[in-house]
Amino acid sequence: MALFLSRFDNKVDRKGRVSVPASFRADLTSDAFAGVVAFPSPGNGGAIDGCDIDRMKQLSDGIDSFNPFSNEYGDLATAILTKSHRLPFDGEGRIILPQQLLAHAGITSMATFAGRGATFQIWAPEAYEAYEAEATERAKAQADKFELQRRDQMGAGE
Amino acid sequence: MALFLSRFDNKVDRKGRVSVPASFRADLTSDAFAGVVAFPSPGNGGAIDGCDIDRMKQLSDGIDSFNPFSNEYGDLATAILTKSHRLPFDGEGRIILPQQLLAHAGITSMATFAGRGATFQIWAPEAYEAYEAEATERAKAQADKFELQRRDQMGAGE
DNA sequence: CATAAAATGGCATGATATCCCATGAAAGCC
DNA sequence: GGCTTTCATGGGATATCATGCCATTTTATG
Repeated sequence: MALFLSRFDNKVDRKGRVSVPASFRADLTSDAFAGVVAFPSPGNGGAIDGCDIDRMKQLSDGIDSFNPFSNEYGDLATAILTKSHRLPFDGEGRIILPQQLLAHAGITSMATFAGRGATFQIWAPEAYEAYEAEATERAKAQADKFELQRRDQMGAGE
Repeated sequence: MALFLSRFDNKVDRKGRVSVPASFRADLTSDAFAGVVAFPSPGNGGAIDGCDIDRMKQLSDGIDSFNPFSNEYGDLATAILTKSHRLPFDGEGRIILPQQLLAHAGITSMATFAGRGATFQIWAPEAYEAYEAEATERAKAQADKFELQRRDQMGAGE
């Protein structure tokens, strides 16, 4: 399973091409497909969600971590599949962000890649800054939840 | 499972490189990745948290058990995963601390590694001294309380 | 069918990270 | 107590990566 970490701000050239962070590429390359699967994030308005093809397959199979039998999520999964784009790497590890996604995220000259473990997001840098501030506030307010999570992990690891 | 012990003060050279204590390295080396995963400590302001890749994977899996499009997932991912860095060893067991982490911890010429069992922290030495003094105070207070409780228990029992 | 526009692939470049070897100090060993 | 090994540290050589530029192919358009 992929583990996307860290943040990278890369330039979008005139043709809409962006270098995918080198450390992401290994996890995005498989026999099935070498590239990114991207779609407008259902959770965060201005973000693009990105993942590898295997995760998208899981979503399609309905065996993702959220409840596959719920009709609500079934609709969501279907909508995601319809809005998803396959973005293959060129020889230098770049992808082309389609106009539709660029517009959705308000990306012009720079793109922020934010690692999120099994997935990552792509943002306009300013939008990400704003989101980060917001999310950090919420995370602080809910530190108790975070602690619980950590304890679960520590328990599981021992 | 890793067991990081003791304290080490190592030099940060002109290129931002630091030797990871030799006794830490075995626990930080696996098939998946040989190096440190580091992120700003959510608890202690000026510290950097360090761990091995397996622990980070567990944390990521834990976060992934939330709905990927929920605030819980997003907030935790933003607070930890996006702020984490993979820092691979060079041939001599050194890592490069990114500018962002150096700034967060206020590290300039020296870095203090503090073993904490399954994880460790990296501090600016002065900051660590201050933290340790404070923590010692708290520990004393806890020990006193513990003593009192013990006496109560013994008193009640007799 | 011809021409312009756009997509795609390939190559060049500068910055940065990685590799490799050297040195000295400390620790362990015989 | 002298010898050997491990480790932290330094510097220069090399490779990788993001990115710009150009060539070639493909797709629209008149």
